[in-house]
Amino acid sequence: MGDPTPFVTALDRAGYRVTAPRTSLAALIADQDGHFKAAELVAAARSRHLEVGRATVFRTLEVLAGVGAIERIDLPSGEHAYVGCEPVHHHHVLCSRCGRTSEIDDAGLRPMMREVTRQTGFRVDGHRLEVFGLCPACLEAANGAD
Amino acid sequence: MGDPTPFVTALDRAGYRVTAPRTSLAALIADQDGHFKAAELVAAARSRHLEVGRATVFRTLEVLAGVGAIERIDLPSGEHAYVGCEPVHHHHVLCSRCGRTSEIDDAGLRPMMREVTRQTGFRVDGHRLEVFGLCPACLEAANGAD
DNA sequence: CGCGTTAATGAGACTCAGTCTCATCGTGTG
DNA sequence: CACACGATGAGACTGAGTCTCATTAACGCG
Repeated sequence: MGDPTPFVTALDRAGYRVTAPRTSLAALIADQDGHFKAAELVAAARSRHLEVGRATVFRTLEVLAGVGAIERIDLPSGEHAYVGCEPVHHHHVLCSRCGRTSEIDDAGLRPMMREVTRQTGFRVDGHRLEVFGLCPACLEAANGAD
Repeated sequence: MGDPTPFVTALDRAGYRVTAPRTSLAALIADQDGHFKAAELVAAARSRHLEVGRATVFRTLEVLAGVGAIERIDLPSGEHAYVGCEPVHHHHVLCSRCGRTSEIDDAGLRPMMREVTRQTGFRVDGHRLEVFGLCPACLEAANGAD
């Protein structure tokens, strides 16, 4: 499964204390395959008999998002979720069937932002792009099923 | 102020009944300058002594989003908001200071989606792009203040 | 290695958005 | 004009996320 070390190191390097609950959560997150919701982490923690309070889960997610070790995304349904990721600017493609994610860079977006400025006069400070679709595996599965 | 007619017509044409609460809400939405949150509409309705239940506000927003007369967006803070808009595919630039919005087309995005497919093998079904920044007016105000 | 500072924790109360139910109302149709 | 059925409102309900506060334990320092 995934390696929890990067999450722990990210916390440590940012001056946060490395505690048992945070280590447990890092391991749980590393095991997640695609995106995950806060509630799922809470459930996962409980099912493994890791004593981690609900408040701590939310706090840890917030901290991890702060150091860029995970990113908060919005599902089309309006729900909030998170994905573990590298702390450089990029975006995600989300499989709407299995939830797996893939990272993409924003190379093509920069010129678009310039175009936005030209068209609207806005000074662009940030953006959020989320792409939804079917991953290769699910695509194949769907073709077989249809 | 804005014209509520397009919202009402959109409902009518989609086969929804044109009722007093829906007409009131259409007028309120038409008066919104930028994006607005469901809670704000509820408050606005109450402050104008329009008798519109909370449930009805949510239901009407859902219906209007369904016919494409408004669009649901996600603020960077994770809150949900809506913007009135034309029922064609496009995106919004949001002023993070005054909340005003501007529409942009997704011309530059199509090639990017193709690039995503090439890089990841995903079949792209949809995407969501939101751009945040400062509108020309706020930009000028900020320059004066700084 | 043990101490003290202070950040982190957990339990649970709390808030707030959004959903659901169900009895009643009123729009649009025949 | 009357009827059928979609829409409404009140308020109960749910579930995510936040806050408080007393307790615990990480880690820098001597």
